[in-house]
Parts: sequence; structure tokens; C-alpha cells
Amino acid sequence: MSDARTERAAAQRSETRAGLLDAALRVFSRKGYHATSISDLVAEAGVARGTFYLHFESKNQVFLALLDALATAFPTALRGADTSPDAAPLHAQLVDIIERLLVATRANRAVAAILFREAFVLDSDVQTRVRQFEDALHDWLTRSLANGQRLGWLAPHAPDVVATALFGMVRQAIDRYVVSVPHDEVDLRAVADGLVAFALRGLHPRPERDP
Amino acid sequence: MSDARTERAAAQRSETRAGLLDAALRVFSRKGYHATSISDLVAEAGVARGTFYLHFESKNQVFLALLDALATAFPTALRGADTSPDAAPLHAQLVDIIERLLVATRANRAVAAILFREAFVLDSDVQTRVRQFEDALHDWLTRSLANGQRLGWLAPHAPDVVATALFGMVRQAIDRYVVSVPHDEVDLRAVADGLVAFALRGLHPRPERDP
Amino acid sequence: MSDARTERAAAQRSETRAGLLDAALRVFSRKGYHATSISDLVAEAGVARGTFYLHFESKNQVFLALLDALATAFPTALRGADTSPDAAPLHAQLVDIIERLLVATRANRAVAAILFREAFVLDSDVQTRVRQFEDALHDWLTRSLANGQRLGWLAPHAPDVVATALFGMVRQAIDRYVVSVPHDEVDLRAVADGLVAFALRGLHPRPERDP
Amino acid sequence: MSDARTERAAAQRSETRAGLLDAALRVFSRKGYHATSISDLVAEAGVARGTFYLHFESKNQVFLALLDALATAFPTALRGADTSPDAAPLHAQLVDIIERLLVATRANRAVAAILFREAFVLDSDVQTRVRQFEDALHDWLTRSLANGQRLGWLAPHAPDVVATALFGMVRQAIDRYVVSVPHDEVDLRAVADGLVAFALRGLHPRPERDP
DNA sequence: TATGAATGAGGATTCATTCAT
DNA sequence: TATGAATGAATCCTCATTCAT
Repeated sequence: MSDARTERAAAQRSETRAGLLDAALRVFSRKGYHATSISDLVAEAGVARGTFYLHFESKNQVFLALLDALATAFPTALRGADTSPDAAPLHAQLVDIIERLLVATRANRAVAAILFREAFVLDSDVQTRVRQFEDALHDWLTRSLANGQRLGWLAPHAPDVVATALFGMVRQAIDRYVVSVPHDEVDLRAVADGLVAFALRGLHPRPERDP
Repeated sequence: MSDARTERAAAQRSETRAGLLDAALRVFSRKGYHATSISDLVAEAGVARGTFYLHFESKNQVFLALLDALATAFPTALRGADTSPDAAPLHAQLVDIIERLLVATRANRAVAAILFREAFVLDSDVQTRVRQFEDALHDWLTRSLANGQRLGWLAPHAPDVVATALFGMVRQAIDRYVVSVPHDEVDLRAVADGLVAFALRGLHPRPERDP
Repeated sequence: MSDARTERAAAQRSETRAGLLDAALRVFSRKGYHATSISDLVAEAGVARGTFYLHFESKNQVFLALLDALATAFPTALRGADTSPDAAPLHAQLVDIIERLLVATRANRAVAAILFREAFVLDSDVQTRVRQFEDALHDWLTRSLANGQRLGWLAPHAPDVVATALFGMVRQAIDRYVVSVPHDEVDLRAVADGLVAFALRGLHPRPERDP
Repeated sequence: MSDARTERAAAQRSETRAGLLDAALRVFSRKGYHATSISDLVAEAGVARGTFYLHFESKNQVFLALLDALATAFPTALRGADTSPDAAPLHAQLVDIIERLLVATRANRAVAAILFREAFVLDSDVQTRVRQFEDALHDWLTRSLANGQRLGWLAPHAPDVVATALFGMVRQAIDRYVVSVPHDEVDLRAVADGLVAFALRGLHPRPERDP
């Protein structure tokens, strides 16, 4: 009974929670995760200190909640890429994927900044989660590379090392062209194109092109 | 006057300082920079709290002192590489340089760990210093690439993006094969070789090899 | 919304603050300002250390808050004096004013003690405030004396020196008869009378009275 | 035996002690007593920290040693005044005494500053000594005044109050015209003259002068 | 006697967290 | 559910004092 009242309360509750997440995003962007105190959070959100603990156990849980948004945005963005065999050639497909990745990250710039720069001051359980995600990604990359080599699609470099290299390339590109840049003034398609071109062709001048 | 006494005092002083630096290295490795308190430091070094402040102004200064060791080790290591024109071919030279870089980093693993993982919780002046170093390195890389392209030695990719990619590759390799690995069980020459091969040739299977 | 809760909270807050001020008054009286630590304060008030910083920024702010009480009591006390032209003769009026001054000071004995004895260990901004107040008072006294001399009401002594002397007289009287005396056992009217008599007539035996 | 060596050692010892006292005077003048640390003292004196404790038990003892100089200078200065019955008239004699007092204080300005402004942060035994000195002076003044009144030389005001007033007058004059003034730019004879004139004649315009 | 490195008690301050309302 | 005053553990840092040389 009194469903209306219950519903209303639930709505208000999730509103408060959303307000806290919004505020967190803003303060984290401004001061960084580590330098932000619970006081800063509740002040920005305009709620009482105690209210925070009704919704989150700790600052880490806030970050995890924000991370969920990123974790959702990523697959969504990538799912939009057309990877069917008869679509664009490999190069264009890869550029498309990388660009979507960069754009999705830019939409969650503040979270990405924490993830890349302050992961090590997060609680150890969050660190574990992040590390697991990275490991999973690295393993998937390594297997994909090994597979591509077996099929003759890729040059036969050490898969583990190349996976590491690819991961580092993209990570640094995100840091440089997305996280460190205050506004959306970088052409991410050009960046994606440059990365893919380099990753596919390498720095060696191609002798066969000369003639 | 009384040089003997003065000398002995100075010796004792620098011994204590060295002990503090050693202890810092150990505790930072174990708990991370941010999670380490001055209490932890002096407990590990076996000196009184006040003694710390006799030698360092703050935890940041300790890190800077440790960083100096790394900053010294790097050029020394790289100077050993033979980069004369008639030495080994480019590939072998690059492998040599990268390997020396990785080895030198391994010798200062704890400092590198802080540098890569916790740079953002260091004092802003240290952050500035680190950022300046990275920027200088990036600029040098970019200019070198542009130069190599003009001379026809390198493929014409976007220099800024490629510099970013190269930086990220090496950084991630250091993180994965040096910092994250507790003991010296990784063959860094193999890693260096893999990185250089990938960076020079790219992932594309080489058509000219097919026939 | 929920005015009752907010009001109650505010009441509790100002109660705690008052308790801290009360405690401060007691401890300052007992140990002096400089010798009192924040620990002493909170122990006397029976609150936690952190609570102190919820209400005051520093020990200095506590003193300033106590000083406000004195700064309020003074004008109030003096306003009670009847200084209309057709009231009592000058001598009686002056005695009344000085007595009210001494009584008001006695009601804030602990603060006066700090003000007179430990002003120089207070923060420099408090020192500045105190010094400004003293300077203003000295200037007012000097101008009043010069004025009285021009009108023929006062003997033609050097106004600046006499202002200094008057200030010192009252100050020392406060120190001796108010601050240094634990209880209210001094007849402040008699003190005021003695001061005024001396200040008006001087030590010289009055020749004209002899005959 | 070896008297020469012993003597030389004693000479050096008292030289070090004198150097510390000199340094103390300088630093106290610059930073005030309370704000001066032992470190400041030994740094200014150019000796080691331990050396300080070979000569003084504490900062308080340094101040006491400096106070001795003042305690010696005072009687010396006053002894120079000609107080024989057939010398100058009372007024002139008093001016002479007060001026000598002010001048002697000016020669020991730094010590006087501490005495007047920071007496309450000194050790309790020093406080006791200072208080005893003040009490003795007050008692002597009171007795002298009572005596003068009995002999008809002085007007019959309350001796205790007048003693307090006189003490405060001089004290404040010292504070204003000696301690607070950086250089010797005040005409202390004029100040002494103003004080004595005021103390003898009072503020009341003298009716007998009018005709 | 002089040195100066080391000591550690003591003080200030912050901030995540609790709990009565 | 929301509030916000209170808590107190944890941390940084200073400085008078000691003591081996």
C-alpha cells in the first residue's frame, strides 16, 4: 500500500544519488580524485555529510559508480563500428574503432583521468578491478594478435610485446589528446588515423613503394 | 679547526641520510609512495622522527633525491651505446638503446614505479618537473622523427602522433616488464627486440616477402 | 524545510561554542594565554580536539572572540556615565567614568590580563589590531588635551606626553587593582578617585590652600 | 701549574659567553624573546648548539644575564644625579633623575622591551624576580610619598594609588618614547620635563597664576 | 671546552565516519 | 531519508635537550 509515497521517496533518493555523482565528476575534474575530500563532495552536491554515507560507502565507491558509466559507454561505442568482412578495408575499420574509443573516452574524460593518473591511490579492491580489466584486455589483444599471425594477416612479431605496445600507444594517446586537453579541440579522427598507420606500416620507409 | 671531528660528523650525517634513502626505497616499494607516512619511513630506517627533518624537508624531497639517482643512471646507460655510423645496423642499435633503457630502469624499479603510477599525488612542483621532462622528451622525439622523414629514413607518418605512440609503447613496456615484475626474470633484450621490430615494420604482413 | 531540526542543531552548535569560550576564559586565567594549548582548551571544555576546529580557526580566534565581549562591554559601560554640562562637576564626572572603566574591565579580567601581559605573543594580526586601538585612544586623548588647553580648561603641559602618562596611569591601575587581584576586594571607586585627584591637582602641595 | 693555559682557556670561555649574550641581544631585538629559538641564538653567535648549554641553562638564563646589565646600569645612572638639598630645585632634580632613567633604559632598549612586553612568557622564576623588583619599587615609592606628605612636601593623595600612577606613567613613557622608537630621535629631556610638570602640577589650570 | 647529529615529547591540524534528531 | 555537530585517530612538524666524539 501507499505505493505512490514509496515511489516518490525512491525517486528522491536516486535524485540525491545522481546529484552526488554529478558533483563528484565536477570536483574530481577540478581537484583530482586524491585531493578531493568527502567535505568537498557534499559541499559541491549541496547535501549534508551524513547523506553521503546513505548512498556510498566511501570515495572509492563513488569512483566505481562513475567507472560503470564508462564501462557501459565503451562497448556501446564500439558496437557501432561496422566490422563485417565486406565492409571497409582493415585500415579504415581500425581507424573507426580507435576513433570511437577516443571519443567515448572524451565523453568521460574526468573518469579516464583518474583511471590513468591516480589508479594507484584508489582502494586496493578498485585497483584489483582495474588491473583485472587491463589484464583481460591484454590477454585478448595477445590472443587476437597470435591468431592474426597464424592466419597470415599480421606480421610475426612477439604477440605479448606487441600487445603491450599497442596498449601503451592508445593509453598515451588518450592521455595526450583527450585527458590533458581541456576542450574538444583535437581532431581525434586524425589521431586515430596516425596511430593505425604507424601500427600497421611501422617507421621503416617501404622499399616496394619506391619504384 | 679539528678536522677529524668535523669529518666524522659529516660521515655520520651522510650515513644516516643514506639509511633514510634506502629505507624510503624499501617502504615505497612495499606500500607505495602515497600510502607511506613519515612514521613508516623513520621506523624502517630505525631513526627518530625528528631525524628525518634534519635531512629532508618533506616526503617529496626524499622522492626527488631518489629521482636524482635515476636521472643520473639514464644518461650513463645510454652513453654506453655505440651509435657511430659504421657500427651495427639501425635495428641493432635501437635494440641496444632500448635494452639499456629498460635495464637502467630496472635498477631503479621503485622510483620508476612511483614516477609512472603516482606522479599525480606528488607535490605540484615535482609534477611540474616530471611533466617538463616528459614534454622535453616528446619534443625531441617529434623533431627527430620529422628529421628522419625529411631525410627519407623514416616513413611519413604524423610525427606528433608517432612520438606519442613510441613514448606510450616504451612506458607500457617498462610498466609491464620492469616495474610490475618483482624479480629480474624477464629477458629485456627480447622485449627491446620485439618493440623495435614492431615499431620499424608494423603489423602489416610484408608483401615483398610473399613471392 | 524542517526548521525544528535546523534550529536545534544551531542551538547545540552555539552551545558548544559558548562552552569552548567559557573554558578558554578559565584556562587562560589559570595558565595564561601562551602556556595554553588546544589540548588544554578542549580538555577543559570536555569536547574532542576536532570539535575545536569546528568553531575556531586557531587559539587567536578564540581570544579575538573573547575580546569582542570586552569591546562591547566598554562603550556600554561608558555610555552610562552622565556627562551633560549641568550634571556633576568635572572631578566627579571623571571619577565616574574611570570607575566604570575599571568595573567593566574587572568583568572581563581574564581577557584584560592577556591584553596587557601577553599581547606580544599573539598573532601579528591581533597585535596590529591591539596596537591600532591603543594608537587611536592615544590620539584621541592627545587631541582632547590640546583642545582643553586651548579652551583654558587644562594646564598647558605637552599633550602627547600627558596622554602617554594618563594612558600609563590607568593601565597600571588596571593591572594592579583589577587584573592582579583574584577577587573583587578592591574599592574601585576609591582607586578612581585617587587617580583623578592626582591627575587634576598633581603632587605639589597647593600653596593657595595653606592660608 | 700551567697557569697560562688555564687562563687562556678561561678567557676563551668568557669570550664565547659574551658572544652568545651579544648575539642574544641582536636576535631578541629583531624577533622578540618568545619568537627566538635556541637555534636562532647559536646561529647568530656562530657556535654549535651544544655550546649554548655549556654557558646557559636555558633561554631564560640568557635573559637574566642581560637583565643584570640593566640592573647595573640603573643605579649607576641615578647615582650621577645631584640630589643634595642645596642643589637645584625639586622640579629640576626630578627631571634630571627621570631623564637619566630614560637614557639608561635606551642604552638597554632590547632588554627593556622584553621586560615590558614579554615578561609573562618568561619562566616563572624570572617572573617572580621581575615581580619582586616591581613590588619593591612600588613599596619604596609608596613610603616615599607618604613620607613627603607627612612633611608637607607633597599633596595628600592616596599614596598607593599615586605610586601606581607614577609607575605606570614612567613605564608607558619608556614604552612609547624609548622601546618603540627604533633610533635615538626622541628628546628624552623634554619627555622627562613633561612628565614631571604633569606629575607635580596636574591638569587643573592653576588659578593663582591667573592674576 | 666545543661540536653537531640525534632524540622524542609535544603541539597543531585534518578528515573519514558516526549518531542523535 | 536527510541532517550536521561531534568524534578521535592519524599525521605533520618543531625545538629544547642530550651525548658521543
